[in-house]
Amino acid sequence: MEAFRAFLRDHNLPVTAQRQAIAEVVLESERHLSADDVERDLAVRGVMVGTATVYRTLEVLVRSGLVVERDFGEGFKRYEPARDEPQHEHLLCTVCGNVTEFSDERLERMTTLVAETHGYARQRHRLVIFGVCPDCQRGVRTKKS
Amino acid sequence: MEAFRAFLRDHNLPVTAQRQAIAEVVLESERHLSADDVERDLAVRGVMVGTATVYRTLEVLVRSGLVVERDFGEGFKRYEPARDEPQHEHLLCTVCGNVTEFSDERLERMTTLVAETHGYARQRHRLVIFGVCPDCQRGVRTKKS
DNA sequence: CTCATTGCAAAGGATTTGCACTAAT
DNA sequence: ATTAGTGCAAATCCTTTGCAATGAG
Repeated sequence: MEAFRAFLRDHNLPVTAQRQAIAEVVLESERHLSADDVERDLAVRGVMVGTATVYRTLEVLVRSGLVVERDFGEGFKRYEPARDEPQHEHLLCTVCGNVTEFSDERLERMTTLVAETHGYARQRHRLVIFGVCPDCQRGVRTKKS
Repeated sequence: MEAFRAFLRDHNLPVTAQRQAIAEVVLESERHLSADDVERDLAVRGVMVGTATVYRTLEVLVRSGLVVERDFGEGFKRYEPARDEPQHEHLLCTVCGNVTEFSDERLERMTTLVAETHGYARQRHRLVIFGVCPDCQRGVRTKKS
């Protein structure tokens, strides 16, 4: 939050109410939000921000390094605050769409090795495990978040 | 190819020229084609098929189990013939978009274990390693495929 | 003949862009 | 004052759908 204001100032970018509201929503969220989730969350808080502004600000947040963009192949992107953990993977519930994180250092090594083997200069990797979360297995949650 | 015709007959689906042409392109390809690639490849062969038909036929091919749908987070889906190899991962060149396959049985076990640890009923996983392929490192290929 | 497929164009969902207007510095 | 940000609507990209015309069985 404060870090974002600092980033904006350092880059001579105007610190607007919209930008701060969007940053607040994303940075304080525990979840992996879609652009639409962000806009809706803002609306709930009584703050109306244009869709274009949401997208544009998410882009700035990503550039600032404070937020990470994810694509789980759902047809839209999700955003999560960049926490300290350098690298982590995701478990995606195919029923309710909830996301759980985990990390495994072996993956880092394994993927680097595989890339080298094929002559690739590795940049990054993405692992998503699809399954049904505990709640949905009990038939609790039915749909969406 | 013949297997696809058999699938269509078994399911009382008309064996049309378009379906056969599309199946031929995808099943004989060594690459991971987008719907657009398929349509373009057909055009090159002098066969004009409507976009909707391409998508609809790809869906049938996927249902038949002869083709697998992939999403590498590029904003569109790719299709590859389902070869014998039960499970394999992908290396995607971020410069030219080319895809290289590899497999590692450890991943299967690792992901199942991780899912269990978090109470998830594992269904499948997806791993993509992004990097720069050998050709692009040498500055050969410049863009797209 | 009968019903599914085809093609085109319109519709859709997510995201981007052009542009007049407003606000930050 | 300047310059960048904002909102709205139009535009894009990939994919899907409605519907009349067409073709397979």
